[in-house]
Amino acid sequence: VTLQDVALAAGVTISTASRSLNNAYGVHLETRACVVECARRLNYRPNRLARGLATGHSNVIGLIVSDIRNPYFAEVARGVEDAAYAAGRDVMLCNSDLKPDRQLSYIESLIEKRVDGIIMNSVSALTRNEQFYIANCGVPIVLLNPHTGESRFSTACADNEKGGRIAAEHLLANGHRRLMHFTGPKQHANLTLRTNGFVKKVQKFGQGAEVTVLSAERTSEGGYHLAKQLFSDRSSNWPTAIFTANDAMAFGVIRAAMEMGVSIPGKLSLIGFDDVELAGLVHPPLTTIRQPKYQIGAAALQILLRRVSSGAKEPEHSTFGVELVERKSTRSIQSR
Amino acid sequence: VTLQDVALAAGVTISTASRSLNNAYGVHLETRACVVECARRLNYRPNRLARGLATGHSNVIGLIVSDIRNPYFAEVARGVEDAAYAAGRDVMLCNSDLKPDRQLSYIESLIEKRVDGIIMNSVSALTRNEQFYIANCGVPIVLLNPHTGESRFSTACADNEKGGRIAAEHLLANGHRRLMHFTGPKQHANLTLRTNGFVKKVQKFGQGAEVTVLSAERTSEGGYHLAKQLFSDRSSNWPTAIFTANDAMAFGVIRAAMEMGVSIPGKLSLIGFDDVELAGLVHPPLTTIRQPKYQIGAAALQILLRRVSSGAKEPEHSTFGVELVERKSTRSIQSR
DNA sequence: CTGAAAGCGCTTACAG
DNA sequence: CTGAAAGCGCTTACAG
Repeated sequence: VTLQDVALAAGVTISTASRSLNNAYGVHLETRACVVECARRLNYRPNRLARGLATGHSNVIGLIVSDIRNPYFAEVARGVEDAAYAAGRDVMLCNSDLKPDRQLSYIESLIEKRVDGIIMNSVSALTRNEQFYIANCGVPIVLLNPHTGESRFSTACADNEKGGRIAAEHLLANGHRRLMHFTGPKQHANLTLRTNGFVKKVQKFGQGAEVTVLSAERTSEGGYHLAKQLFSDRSSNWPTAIFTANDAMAFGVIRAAMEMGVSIPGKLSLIGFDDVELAGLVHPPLTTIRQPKYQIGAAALQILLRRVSSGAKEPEHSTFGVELVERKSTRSIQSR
Repeated sequence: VTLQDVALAAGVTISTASRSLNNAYGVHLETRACVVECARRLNYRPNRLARGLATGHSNVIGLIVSDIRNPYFAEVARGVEDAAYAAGRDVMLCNSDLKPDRQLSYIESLIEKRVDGIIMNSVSALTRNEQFYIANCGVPIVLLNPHTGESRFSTACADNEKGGRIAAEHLLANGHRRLMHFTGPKQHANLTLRTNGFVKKVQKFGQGAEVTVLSAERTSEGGYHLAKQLFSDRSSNWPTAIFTANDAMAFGVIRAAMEMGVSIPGKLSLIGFDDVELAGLVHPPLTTIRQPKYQIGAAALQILLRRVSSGAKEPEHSTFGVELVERKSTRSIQSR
């Protein structure tokens, strides 16, 4: 059953049928009522493909994340989807594992589907040329992390640098002077800023505090390995506190500590970043820096919509506040 | 740049251009090579909306889950998406919170978008009529739980009943005779089967073991409240073991136990269901029943694809094995 | 306020 | 092996 059918049933032409259903101006109230009624009666379902072809856009947006199983992305995705639903848009989910070829292939595919825009966690795995290419492909793109270089991308993310600073402040205020920081691979802008904020703060206000930075995969496994290595080195003098670039890595540290009998926070304080749901459920409950994941997702979608309607001129950037969530994995070691 | 443009550039008509790009038979090798080359050179991107309109399908499938933030669904979604990617399909993500109106509205929207099929975690929140309606709406649907009644749905899920039995066996074998089971709201077929398997096994082989079943939200909060209530009742004689219908509820029990100073497994053994990633990270690491979430998602997609190509005749049903993952939250209380 | 018509960009019998 | 043509189901100026 097509528009044609309802037009026939209503005794009008397909043009006015279309106008009636789309609530356009310039159609008699009775006519419209009749058309609407006929559509309902015939259980008419407009073909969005046809509409999309005619109008030039599909009302769907693409969401490319590394892996939806990462609770951080799941939360962001929900924010995106709720906002999209409210705006009458659908979202196409893509998992890239941050692999360049998969990212590129998704972008091609989304463009072919004529999406209105794309939300994507990062483009840092792509070459400069590739970045340029997708930035100029015609559909607006908003990134979930800050981006230097190619400036046509919009961004929506937390104030990562401040998060790093807050973590440092918390640790320093509790008397810690031998600090360690576990971070992920180089190219993650979000993580890099956390590191920067943390390290700078320590160097500036740490009264001679020292901090060493180690990196691994930004997963529970990554944190586990780093911690395992650290704990098995009985000779060195351990840090009194570790700041991990995300909660997942902190979970890995906790597991390693459990296995090696290292008490947290007795022997070692630990602070994470993200505040995923399970941060409050592990043992000990994890002190961490909360970032508003859901809101970031929702905001990313709003930006996209604005970019679409405004004809995508200047990119837009949105930064979100972070806050310390103090639980049980850190403690004060003030001497007095 | 449209097909027309590449046809022009290649000096052929749009028909052969189309055929060349779609690898259809009956086009001269040189002609095709030329067309392909032109397409590449012009950076041609086919308009999938137009193609979809012409062919009648879109190559996208809809995935409707309660909430992607639930790690179980995230894992399933990844399975779906990987399989879809491999098959050249895209997936549209929808979060329903199991609300009937939201589910229905998504289904309408997906049908309007001419998806090839829909994967959906449950239809039990819908009325009989609504179920009938969507079962006969023309697009194949596969459910992520078993379904009685309307039989046109395909299904892909774990052997939940067996999972319940395994949990009972494990507990009984370890000497537990006073058992408790926390489950979710009534209409979840997956959970109900777990309960059935558990209870039946206990009654049949429990040598007089007793089991009480309590229900709440199937979330960490739900488990928390139930446990809190139980723990604060100092008068009654507690169970020696609890089986929760999923890991989330078990996490809630762990939190309550931590707060109230109840030792797990010292005072109380605990076994969950799902084996989500964090089951191994909480304290104590959770003994649970593993179900192959990723594979279930992938299988659901395969079923859908088969239903599409075969013209969606008979529904298809697929059940997946489960297994006990023994960690630290259960212990033997054999007297001898 | 309504209709006739062109067009969106593809696919696919049907001829040749 | 290739072309001319109809059709997929809508929208939207343009007339009236």
